[in-house]
Amino acid sequence: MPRLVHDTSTILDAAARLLATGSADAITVAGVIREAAVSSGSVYHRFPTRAALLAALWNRAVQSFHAELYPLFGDEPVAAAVALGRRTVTWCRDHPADARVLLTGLGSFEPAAWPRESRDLREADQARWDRHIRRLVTDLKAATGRGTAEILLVVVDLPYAAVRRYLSAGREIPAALEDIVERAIRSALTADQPLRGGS
Amino acid sequence: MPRLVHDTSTILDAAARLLATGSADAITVAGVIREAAVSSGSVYHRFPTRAALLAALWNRAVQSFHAELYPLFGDEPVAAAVALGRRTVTWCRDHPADARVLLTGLGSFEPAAWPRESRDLREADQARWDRHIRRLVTDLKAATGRGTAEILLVVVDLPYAAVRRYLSAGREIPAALEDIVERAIRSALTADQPLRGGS
DNA sequence: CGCTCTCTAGAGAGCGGACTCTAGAAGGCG
DNA sequence: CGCCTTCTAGAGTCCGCTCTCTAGAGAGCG
Repeated sequence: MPRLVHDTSTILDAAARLLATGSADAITVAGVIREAAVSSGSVYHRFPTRAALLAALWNRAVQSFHAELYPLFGDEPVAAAVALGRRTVTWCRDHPADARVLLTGLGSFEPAAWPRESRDLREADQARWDRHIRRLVTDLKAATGRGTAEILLVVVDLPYAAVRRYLSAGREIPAALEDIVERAIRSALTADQPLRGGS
Repeated sequence: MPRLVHDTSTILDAAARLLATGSADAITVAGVIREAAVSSGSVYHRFPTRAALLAALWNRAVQSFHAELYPLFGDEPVAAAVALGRRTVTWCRDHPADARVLLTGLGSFEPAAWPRESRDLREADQARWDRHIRRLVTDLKAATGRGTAEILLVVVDLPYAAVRRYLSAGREIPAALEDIVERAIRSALTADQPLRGGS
């Protein structure tokens, strides 16, 4: 076995750096080759296709993110929701490149062209994640009386929204953002504000 | 003067339709030509450049959106925040193609390559919008004691987040979403939840 | 009816990017 | 030391996209 001169993560890191300078179409194979100072042979040995490279970038980011959050699902539901929100913010601050990948959205990564392997990996991740989220939503419904759409908005979408403003502008995520997100989640889940037209 | 066979909005509508099928790089001039059933001469007669076309698409969407919201800034600040959130949701439901343009984000539209004219137009819009938002934030700080980051999150980013989930999946925006957004905004701005470590 | 001016049509040049192909470097193993 | 297998190198092909260019269609106007 000959030396593995370049690490695969080197290539993905270069791709993530390109993403930071623009949108997903800034990730060209030619660009990655330049940015990572690697030959096209090396890239195509690992990734048969640009779509396969994008898939690896996406899956790596998702796995890093989910691995960080899975341990937090155990608590009492409102506490879990708060912890998830806080940790989402923290993870984004600590992994801005991966965070940008996720905030760019799967749709930009040509999922239709992914090799089966990548697609299967993603679907397995997604199924596991969905199970956790669904259970949390169920528990939160019982604990707070909110509906599904409202819970998803507050628990899932709100932390992403908090962070998107800073990541897409390339600015630092403020230190106070975890507290702000916590307060928003907590008050939205527990405050006594009737919906229009009744409780 | 000869007949204006194609309307400019026909071309922009075709571009918006392409955006709906993928990310912003799905908007190619060649693709717009096919989608709108128009000759390349017609397109390049109006838009000297792909970037100019993207600029027109962006500016049209922004102007439609802002025109809808400007009248709502007059009220008492919390009421204005709620009204803005509700109307944002409604506008997105009524204009899903334009909404996708905005949610895709300016960064995907190559603003660096825009012709000066488009850039000036955008900057004027943006300045006017920022003035309105800044005044609202100031008033909300006084009325609620929240900080800038928190207000922006709840008033600006939260309604976008509420809508993004549905638009990016191509699903209908639920009829109840306005009420959900209203409740989230209201409770986040008025609930008595201390920030960690004080207040 | 011809002249002009605006707009349309569509062929094709030029370019950049995805991907292929061949030559070869380097470790393991007899 | 030779051979196999894995990985690297980089030139070259092909394709699609942006943009250009020329020919011409159709309205207004004298």
